[in-house]
Amino acid sequence: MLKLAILGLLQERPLHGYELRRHLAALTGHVRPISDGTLYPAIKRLETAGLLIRETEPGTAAAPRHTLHLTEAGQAALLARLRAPEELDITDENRWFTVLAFLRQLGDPAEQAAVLRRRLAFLNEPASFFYDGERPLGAEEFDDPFRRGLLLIARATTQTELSWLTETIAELDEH
Amino acid sequence: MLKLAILGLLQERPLHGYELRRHLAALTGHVRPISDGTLYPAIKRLETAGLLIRETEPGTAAAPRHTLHLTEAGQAALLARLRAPEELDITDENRWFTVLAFLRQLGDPAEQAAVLRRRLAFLNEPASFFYDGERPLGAEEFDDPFRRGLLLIARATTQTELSWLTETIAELDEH
DNA sequence: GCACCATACCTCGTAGTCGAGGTATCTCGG
DNA sequence: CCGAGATACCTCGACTACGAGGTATGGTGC
Repeated sequence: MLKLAILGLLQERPLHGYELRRHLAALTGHVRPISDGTLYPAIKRLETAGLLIRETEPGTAAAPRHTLHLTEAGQAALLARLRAPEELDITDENRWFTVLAFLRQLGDPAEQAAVLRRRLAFLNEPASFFYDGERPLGAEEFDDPFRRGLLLIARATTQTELSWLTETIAELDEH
Repeated sequence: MLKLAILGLLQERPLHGYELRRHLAALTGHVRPISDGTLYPAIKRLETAGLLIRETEPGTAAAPRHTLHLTEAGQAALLARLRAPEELDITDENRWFTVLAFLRQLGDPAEQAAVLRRRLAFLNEPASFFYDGERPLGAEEFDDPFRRGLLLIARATTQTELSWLTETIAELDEH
């Protein structure tokens, strides 16, 4: 998830670690901050995997800055992940939203629409595991104002996403 | 986060692992499924920490079922976590929603309202890191339909939560 | 001239999470 | 009576993430 976000940001333009940290914060910051201890190891992992390279520019600022560039393998990896959120990426909200943030980079409207359609299908699936036979699991939710709140919030989010999805798919289909 | 959810569910009633798995799925299932490889180690961690004990009932079903009970330490740990989402739990959406799911178990409306107020204050904080000097980081969002979608969804979620929070706090204040 | 903050990067140990695999038994349809 | 599917539990290796710490330098305010 972080990996995808880093690749996506670097595809837009090369950045050094600190800038990357700020852009990540801008993307998901308020609700899901990313610590240094998460970011820098992730950069290193991507580097050893050959997906990005660093160019050290000494003296520009206080510390020697390492400007990070995607390699061709990195760009390929990004596109592959955007194109194929097979199981994981559409299911998990975090990952899905990260895919969405960089979906623009797929370029082709038809491909973009295909990805959106997969998410749409997933959201429309009946959530079978919510039920235990007849009665919904956790039927006591309706006595509990806090669970009611959760339901309310979840429903609003899903509703907004659903209408946005159908609208946007229609727009993409008109090329 | 998973730890909190397990403690919360077991406080409501003792369960065995498989039931726990289903209730967890009902809580967060569609958007955030939990795998066995995550659940069972988590149970074991809580057990070694002395927060829960297992009672083996052989022969009830196919495999020997281990009914899990909270210990007193477990109940104390749950209450402590619900009462004190100091930094982490209000910030991170996942953790916060988990807190919400079990907030009922705090009992006292004044305490519950206090927790909600903390979340309210957090949501009303200006998201300072969204800006880089004057211009908002990622102002190009408005050229990108996908980022627009993200903004739309995020805003709807926050709006729903905000109005629910103020409403519920008012209700709690009337005891 | 010095304290303080922002910039910029990094390591460490710990802990959480994942998916893929495995092992049983019980139940029900054919 | 056989096989499929649900119930029930578990392990393993790999990866990801976390927070708390650390090291520097440059710029601003007093």
